Amino acid sequence: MSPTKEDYLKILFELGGRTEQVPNKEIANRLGISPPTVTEMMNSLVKAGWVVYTPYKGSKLTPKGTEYAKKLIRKHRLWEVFLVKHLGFDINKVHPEAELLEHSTSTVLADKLETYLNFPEYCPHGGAIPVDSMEAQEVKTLHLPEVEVDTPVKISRIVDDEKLLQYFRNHDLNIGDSIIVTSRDISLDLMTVHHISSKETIQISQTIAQYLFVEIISS
Amino acid sequence: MSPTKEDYLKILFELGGRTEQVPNKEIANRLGISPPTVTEMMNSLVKAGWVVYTPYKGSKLTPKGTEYAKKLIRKHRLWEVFLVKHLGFDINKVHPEAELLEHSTSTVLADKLETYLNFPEYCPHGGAIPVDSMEAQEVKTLHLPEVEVDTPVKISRIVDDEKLLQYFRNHDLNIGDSIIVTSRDISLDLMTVHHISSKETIQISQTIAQYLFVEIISS
DNA sequence: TATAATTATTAGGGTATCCTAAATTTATTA
DNA sequence: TAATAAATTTAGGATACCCTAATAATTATA
Ligand SMILES: [Mn+2]
Ligand SMILES: [Mn+2]
Ligand SMILES: [Mn+2]
Ligand SMILES: [Mn+2]
Repeated sequence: MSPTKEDYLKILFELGGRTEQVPNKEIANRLGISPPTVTEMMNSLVKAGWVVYTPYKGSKLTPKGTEYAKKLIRKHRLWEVFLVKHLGFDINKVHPEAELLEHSTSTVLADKLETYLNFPEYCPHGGAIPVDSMEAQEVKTLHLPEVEVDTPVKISRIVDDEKLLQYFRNHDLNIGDSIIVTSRDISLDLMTVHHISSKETIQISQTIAQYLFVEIISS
Repeated sequence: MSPTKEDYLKILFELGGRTEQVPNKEIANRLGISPPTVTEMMNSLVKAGWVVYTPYKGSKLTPKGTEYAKKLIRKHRLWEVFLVKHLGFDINKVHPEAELLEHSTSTVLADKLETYLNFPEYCPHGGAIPVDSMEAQEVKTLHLPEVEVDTPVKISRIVDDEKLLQYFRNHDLNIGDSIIVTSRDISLDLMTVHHISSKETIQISQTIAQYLFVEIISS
């Protein structure tokens, strides 16, 4: 498998290709390539048994493709943990590094790295690290805009993109923080959040808040 | 730069391309590809300023090509140190892993890794790790067959190839060991070595012994 | 339901890597 | 030095990935 094909499988997984048909356009957008290239690649991935593709509709991962994608995500996130916890990388900077390393990582290496890191369950952005032969079990999380007003929640995951991470950091919203949504204005795409420990009041875009996952604090 | 081109530069460096013209055949052999492919690639590397190529004679690295190759060797060897010292890999198994990782390593990552490893000077096979803006300073070593009989020497480096490493390990010759060449039979391509600490007498091929580097023990 | 907008596929190319077979050049050696 | 052997290059192809322009299918909208 080439790094290129591996990235296609991973993106497909991230866009919900385990259960739903992912349209070519989304893949093209995410990878920054042209739609015809996606069509071509899908045919190639179908031939190798990684995906099921319905022309004009989109593609889904086969069980084999799903397994492969999970292994890649595991490698990616293990490297992120290493880069942040051992090498001192900034959380916002590890993604592109892991995006490359994941393709140069044998199973043996991933296993040893996992042991070395003491079997971490989450990457620095809060994404669950899939465990071999087990379903990737993300903790039951909600997208921030789905949370009821006045319900205390804890930020458990931020979609791993440098710009998004910077946006949330600029608004003092980091993984582990406890917050409460105090109000929401759908027409203005704005929501107001109360940061519990700092007592700050923060206003963020509701559209962007989709990329913030939270879990309800059971207290 | 693609991983493919990077490997060409590195091989060129390893085959002495800093100072001498390396024939295409040697590169083809080492990379396991056909000679026409090498010719083609050399033209491409010349166009980009990495090598100087004389048709029918061979190629040399330009200063720019030499610098690039050294950076790759640095990354390769830093990873080997990490794999052996932190992840517990067998010395014989790290080369192929590092051969991939080296191409997915940014300068920032290499620098942080180097710091984390506490600025190691040698890889697990005894190869010197080039320090930025400094000549890679291999300790003054000799190939084992060049050593005078009855001179105590210490094994400082083994050319990094799984089969060679296995061969030397099978003969109980490891990095750091002190040995004495007791006799040499050129016609039979055989040399006899006395292993100081184990007191064993070892017989090895002189041709293969070329890949073993030793330094004279100044005692 | 016709028309427009969106999405996807086809057609036709381009570059990077690799290959085999044939022709050429260089090195060896009788 | 002439013939032979070895190394290299040229010719002609193949596959993987990507692209733009044109065409076709699907979806949204009036
Ligand atoms: Mn990431
Ligand atoms: Mn990637
Ligand atoms: Mn190595
Ligand atoms: Mn390599």
